[in-house]
Formats: sequence, structure tokens, C-alpha cells
Amino acid sequence: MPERNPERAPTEAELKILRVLWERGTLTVREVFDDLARGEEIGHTTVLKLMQIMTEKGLVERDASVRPQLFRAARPRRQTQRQLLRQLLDRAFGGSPGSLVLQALSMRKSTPEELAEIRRVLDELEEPKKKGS
Amino acid sequence: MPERNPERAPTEAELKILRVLWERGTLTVREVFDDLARGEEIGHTTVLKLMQIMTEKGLVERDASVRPQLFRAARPRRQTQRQLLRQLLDRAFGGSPGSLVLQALSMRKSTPEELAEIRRVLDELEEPKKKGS
DNA sequence: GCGGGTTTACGAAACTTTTCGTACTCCAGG
DNA sequence: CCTGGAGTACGAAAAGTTTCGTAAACCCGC
Repeated sequence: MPERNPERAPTEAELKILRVLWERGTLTVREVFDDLARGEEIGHTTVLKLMQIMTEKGLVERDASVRPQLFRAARPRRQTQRQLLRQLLDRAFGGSPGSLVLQALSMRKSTPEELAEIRRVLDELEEPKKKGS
Repeated sequence: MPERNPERAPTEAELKILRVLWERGTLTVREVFDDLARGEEIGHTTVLKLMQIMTEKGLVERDASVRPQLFRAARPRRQTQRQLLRQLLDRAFGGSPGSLVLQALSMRKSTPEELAEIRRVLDELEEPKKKGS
């Protein structure tokens, strides 16, 4: 189905649209446009064109059987985040997540809950044998 | 000094060059070229042109008083990594480092030493009062 | 001093991404 | 019907990135 660029990560403008779709589910072009237009100057046909291209790339899926047609993200947020993380890792962190994590943590802004969750994941990573609840 | 693009993060090709400069310090175009050409197909003047543009952007600094002229990264690796991380955070992780860190950790590939270091940073974050060694 | 390889500057082609004008289609109301 | 507004498709301009050809400037050894 993707008739264009298959594996390249979403661009900046594409991510703006994906963020809306991940957050709100299945939407019309107008709904996405209204959402984006609240925060920036952008044209309705610009959003439409982007979403058409994203359909060709396989980034979103389109239901053209209804009018207006509906769009939704083709891949879950997590998967795309992972792809972008991998890309950043290779481009600027020598492929090692360690230093990336440290830099990210040093940005503060993490809640105590997140820190606890991180600690939990660390425990699992360091003790892969235990499988108890 | 930057006569072009002031604050935008380095592009893919620019990062390839920055990686070499961060690793090896102050280099000539030929040295950067030789380094990159070992891993991919690329022309010498392509590298030169990129480095000229990067000079205009303020990404590298040039010493034109010697021949061949010398280039070095204008900003430390850490600072650029931070900028790219911030960008990724805003673009795809809703600005919160927590989930980014968790995703990165789930990629494995971290050494026990890195995990220990991460744990140490976590401790500091959760207990900002203690200042002991 | 001269010739040839090296270095540098510059312009522009080739691509990609982003933006939008224009026009066509499809109704709903009058 | 007819018309106007919403929705859609399409092409292309505008902007940004990457690549390289060409030629001028420079330097070393003969």
C-alpha cells in the first residue's frame, strides 16, 4: 500500500498530524486542521495534502467510504517513538542508549512516578531471571 | 557570525561531520572526508560544501589562517545531544522525558556500568537535599 | 619560474519537505 | 434546477537539504 517512502521516519510536519491522531483517534481533515490551527498558522489544504502524502507513505490509513473521509494513525505511538529514538541514537549517541538516558534524565521534568517506574525497569534489566509478579 | 540558520538542529549530513569532529578534534576537510569515505560513497567537494554551510550556520568554526584550513565543532557534543533530545521530546514524546527514558531502556544494549550510572543519577534526582560525596 | 596535484569557492542540479492556489465534486436549501 | 459552501485532488511554487561539476587559488618539487 505505501506507494512512497516506506521506512523513513515521519517528518516534523507529519509528526504534528500524527500527534493529533494518536491523541484523538479517527478524525476528518477538518478536525485535524482545527486542532493544529489553534496553535499555528496553517492552511486547510496544506493539512489535507500532507495527509494524502502520509496515506501514500502508509503513515495513516484512510476510510474514503464516508464523507468527509476519515483518517487514523497506521502505527501506534510507541512504535513510532521507538523508530525516532533509534534514529536519534544512531545519529548522535553512538548507538548506545545509556548516555541518551542520562542526558534525558538530567533534563529534570520527570515526575516521581516516572522515576519510580524507571527504577522498576532498571531492576528488571539487571535481574532478568526473576519472573515473579 | 552565523549568517544562516541560527537555532535549528543539525541535519543528518551535518551530524555525520560533527561526529567525526567530536571524536577527533580539529581536522582538515580531507581528514573528515577520508573518515566518512570509509563508510559510504561521498565526494570530497560535498564534504567541503557542507562544512562551508556549517560554518555559516555556526555549527563549526574555521581557522583559515593555515592551509589547508582547519575545522572544529563549535559546540560540545553534549550540548548538541541535548538540543536533539529536546527536539525529539517536543516532537514525539509530549515533552516528558519519562516515557522517552523508558522506551530507550527497553532497547536493551545498555551495559551494567551504564545501568549503575543511571541508578546513581536517579538517586540524585530523588534526593536533591543530600550533597555528600 | 613551471606544471601538476591539492585546496577552496561557487553555482546549480537533484531531492525532499512544506505550503498553497485552483479547480472539480458533491450535496443541501431555496 | 441552481447555487454556494464543504470536501477533495492535483500540480506546482517555495523552502530546505544534499550532491557535485567547474574553475580559480595555492603550494611543492623540479
